[in-house]
Amino acid sequence: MRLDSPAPYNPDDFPRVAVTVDVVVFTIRNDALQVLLVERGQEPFQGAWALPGGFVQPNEDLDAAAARELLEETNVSVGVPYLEQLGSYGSPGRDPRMRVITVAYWAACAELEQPRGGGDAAYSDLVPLAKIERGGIRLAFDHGRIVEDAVERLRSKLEYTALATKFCPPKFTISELRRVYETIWGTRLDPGNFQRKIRQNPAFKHIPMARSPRRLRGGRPASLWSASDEVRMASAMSPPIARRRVPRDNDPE
Amino acid sequence: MRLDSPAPYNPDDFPRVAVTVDVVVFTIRNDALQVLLVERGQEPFQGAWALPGGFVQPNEDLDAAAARELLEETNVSVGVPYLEQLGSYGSPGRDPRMRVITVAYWAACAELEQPRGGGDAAYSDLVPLAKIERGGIRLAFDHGRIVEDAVERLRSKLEYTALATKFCPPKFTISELRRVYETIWGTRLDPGNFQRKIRQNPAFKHIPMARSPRRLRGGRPASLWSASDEVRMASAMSPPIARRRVPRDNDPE
DNA sequence: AATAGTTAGTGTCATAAATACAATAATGGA
DNA sequence: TCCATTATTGTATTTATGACACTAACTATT
Repeated sequence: MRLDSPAPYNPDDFPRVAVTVDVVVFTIRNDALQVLLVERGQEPFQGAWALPGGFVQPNEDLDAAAARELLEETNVSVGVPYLEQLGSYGSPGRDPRMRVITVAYWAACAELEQPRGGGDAAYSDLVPLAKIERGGIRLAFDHGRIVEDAVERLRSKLEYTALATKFCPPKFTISELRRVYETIWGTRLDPGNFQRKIRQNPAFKHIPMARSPRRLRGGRPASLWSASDEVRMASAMSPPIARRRVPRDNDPE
Repeated sequence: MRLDSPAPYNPDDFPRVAVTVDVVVFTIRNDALQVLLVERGQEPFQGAWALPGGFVQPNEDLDAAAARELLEETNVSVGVPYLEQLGSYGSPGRDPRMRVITVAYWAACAELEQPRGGGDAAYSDLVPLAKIERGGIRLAFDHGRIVEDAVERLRSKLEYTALATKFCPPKFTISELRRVYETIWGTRLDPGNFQRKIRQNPAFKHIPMARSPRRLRGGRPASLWSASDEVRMASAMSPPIARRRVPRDNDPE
């Protein structure tokens, strides 16, 4: 059956399909990349973790549905999250109940309040990505695959966009930004070279005089930076930041 | 309504949605990037051009549906086309008849037979992308936007993958490959430097002794190359090929 | 043939970037 | 005060790029 066969005004002519959106919400907490998950209250996959998501409403844009799910689930406190469509997943058997095609999104948030049990009697929590990658988490449906794909997209998008700033407060130090890269890539970057790359990139704006109040164990106070608005929308960063392990320090930890 | 609300076994509980796939099929013909379009036989958008596509069948994977549409429409003669999901488009008003969410794909094909009028009384043809970008083509639904997005993805994917080989026959000369880049980017690349980049990339394999039979106006015969299988699947090319206009030659044509 | 024209492929040099890492600056804490 | 720690700047080495001259191998023309 095709779009250009006789005018299809009767919805019953079409294969019965449900369309949902699911969102992979990333944030950094305790120096680890974390994903927001909800615990399923009933079958199928009762007790398993799943991505927050739900049906696309009749007059709702896909992006709007994803933004709604993100908002419902997070109570974002700092900054405007970055939200991007990842792709659609629709294997016939992915939901045992019926044909469900999901449009997956992913989001990058600066800081999330500790999730509370959601309104749906569903318990939601931040889970370290490392735990998921280690296989320590049972994910419902094909959500494991979706998370994998989202992480890969996030990691590569760090290279050529200023997306990393989305994990930082509006004003941040260059070291804080570097730690975002290090956390998400699992690498160590040379502080001096990273500093230079950021400073020479016109997308980042130095805030004169300002010094960061966040100092852990002493050290010279860092100056504060902000990203221009275009950059916060994940515009291109050129040249990209190379994503590779620094050999000098073989992560002896 | 949410996935984890009371068990949704009754399909009538859900918003009524139709899901289609549409495919942006790219090929190069007459030294121009072309897109395969079909002419719509009835309202809405009767007489306008549209992307080939159709409904996802009840037990069909999304990728399979896209591959089916591609095959139905093209009769590919040379090589295995590259097919990738682009994203989903689902604005409530995009189809005036009902809520239709489409999962868009794009494909890169080496050589296409001249399309004939399809089985659906729909006439299909290759249309130069330049004509579309110039606004010389009226595209149905939001297909103009989808083509735009697909072209952008194609252009940037040329930079960091060996996707360009998908527009070439299995054995190709380096110049043929270069002309793919030049055609799709609308730039001119330095033949010497391009040659070196390809030669130093282990993804490309020199076919010893072989000489290209395709020689236009004389000139030293070129040796033939092939891309390793992994590369034909669009694996990473590092370092990427820089995408910029060569200033030396201001395209005086 | 000799020659002109064309495309393939190599060599070279100047410039720009990235990398490793040394050195200096500015703080907190013992 | 001295030491540990983090921020920032400096620098030498390596690597990649871009421009372009040059050689190689062919076709077509005279």
